[in-house]
Amino acid sequence: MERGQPAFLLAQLGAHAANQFTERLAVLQLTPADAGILRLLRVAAAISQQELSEKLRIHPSRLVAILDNLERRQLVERKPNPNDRRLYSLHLTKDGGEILERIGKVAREHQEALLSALNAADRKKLTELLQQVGDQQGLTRGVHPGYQRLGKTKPADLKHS
Amino acid sequence: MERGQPAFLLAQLGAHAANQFTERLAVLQLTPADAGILRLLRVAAAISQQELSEKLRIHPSRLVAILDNLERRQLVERKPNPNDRRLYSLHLTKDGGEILERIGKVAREHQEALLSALNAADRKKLTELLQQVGDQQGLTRGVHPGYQRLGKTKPADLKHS
DNA sequence: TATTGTTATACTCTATAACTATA
DNA sequence: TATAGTTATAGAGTATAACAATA
Repeated sequence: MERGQPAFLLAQLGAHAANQFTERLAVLQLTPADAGILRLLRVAAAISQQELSEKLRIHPSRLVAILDNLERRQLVERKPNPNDRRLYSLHLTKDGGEILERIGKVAREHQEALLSALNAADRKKLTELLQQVGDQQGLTRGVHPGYQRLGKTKPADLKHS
Repeated sequence: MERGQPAFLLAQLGAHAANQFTERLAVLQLTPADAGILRLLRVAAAISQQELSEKLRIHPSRLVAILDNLERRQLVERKPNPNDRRLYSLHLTKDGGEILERIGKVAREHQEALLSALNAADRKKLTELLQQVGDQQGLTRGVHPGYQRLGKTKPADLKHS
């Protein structure tokens, strides 16, 4: 919580980065969770909603509404799984692939704007340091903790009421 | 959104850091907003709720409940302002000062755990780089963007419903 | 009997706006 | 008439748990 402390700076800048990216994605009418799903479906096609929810740590019941929306916009398709009729087989559509490219462009612009204070060498160094910390902390690459919720705020009188 | 990209790493690690710190603070029955308020009152005593809400970008109506809670626990005191009876003059109590020290201890432990992958030189370098980026992005030191809300998700059909 | 996806419900959090007391 | 703080209300977002279909 102290100013100038790297842990606080990380939390502060991370929230800022997430906010900026969220705003840029809004131009495409997408949320970060939408983008995460589309990106995952490119490399892990045909997975079920259950598998998707586990990989991204999104609650299954929350996935339903998100996928309903993406399917209505024809970015994702729910195909039947012939082996097990309880499961869906999720696929990226042609439109989904195209919007994924636009997401990539938005992400690059976002990153450029975010790191404009640093030269190439410093960006490389920053990336290395962040990756070291992330690996040691056991973070799964490409999975944003914001997708999931924290394990409920236990202490009964923690909240203000 | 790409893996290994510094912008995504920042958002990912920042959310992780915030989550970890939130969990540690919960042991003291405090939220990050509580801690931010207590810290600010140490250096900016006697300010009004209005001023506090502006500095931390917390909505005034939200502040009421937070301060009610902190005052009930005798960590903060609302004193009358003799010059303008509409305003409160906010002060840290003795207990508030003491818990602030415990918050500092928690923050140091949190930071140590978070950055255990890095040696002293790398931590210094990381701090410098983050500070450069934060300054260029116009972030106010010590003010976490998570305290406030985003300017409402404009596009009507952005949300899933 | 267990599991996938869905729906219904309840809960938490927050902002909006109305209200009071002071200025 | 405007402002500080408060309260009441409503809205968004989410998890919990019950449900139907299938295994």
